[in-house]
Amino acid sequence: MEETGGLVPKPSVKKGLWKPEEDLLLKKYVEAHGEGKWATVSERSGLKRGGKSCRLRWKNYLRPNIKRGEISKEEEDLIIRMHKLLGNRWSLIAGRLPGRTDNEVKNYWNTHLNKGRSRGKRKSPSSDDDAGNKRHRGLPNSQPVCDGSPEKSSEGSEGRKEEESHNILDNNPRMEDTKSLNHDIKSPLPPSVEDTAFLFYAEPFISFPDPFVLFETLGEMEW
DNA sequence: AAATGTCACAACCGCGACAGT
DNA sequence: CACTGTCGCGGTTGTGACATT
Repeated sequence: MEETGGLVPKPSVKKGLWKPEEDLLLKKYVEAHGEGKWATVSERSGLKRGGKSCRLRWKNYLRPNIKRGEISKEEEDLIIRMHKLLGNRWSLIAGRLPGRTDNEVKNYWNTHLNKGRSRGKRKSPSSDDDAGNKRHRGLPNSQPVCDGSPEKSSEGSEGRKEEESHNILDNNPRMEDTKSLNHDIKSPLPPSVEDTAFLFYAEPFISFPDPFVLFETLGEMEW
């Protein structure tokens, strides 16, 4: 709400695509001051961007450990499974995909997995090339590509809710089982898992108000 | 070769939740 | 307890590249 309402509206808040110089400024700012305090980024870094925009840019592109590029089959499977269980809780889903961001997961879902919906776009039935063979746009991989270290998406100081959900998984012994979800990504699926990877397709969407319930369920599921 | 259509991705917007005072 | 500011999420739109005609 900072740009839109709360604070004194900056007369000239820059919008649109980020330039490398801006990335650099933001990166330096975060390195110097740490994450957070997005509302003051523009003053202190010299960037003419709103805090929200800075936060998004950092979170989605500049942050270390961001993994960009093709989403693997395992990751895709996981996204689908998680979406079955969680619905459009992209941040939660992304939290289970080390290095992936909610925005990326969301975009991936909308463009690759949720065909037929978004913006009335549908693909010709023959173009099932989506997953792998989709036409190449020569991704502007000028974006910082991270090492992809499976560090737990480095959410460090981020989000209360997110933190909650991550910690549930990472710190709570009750959630031990669900860590196997990450295992899916970090290492190739064991054949037995791979064989059953699509069992969930038949399952109806279930909404879980309580993350504990959800992840206990995940833990009990046959992957 | 140009025009048009389609698609993927980046970024913005609005809203709700939470924390601090 | 109420108010205010900040943060984060999810939905949506804009932009640019590639494909097709």
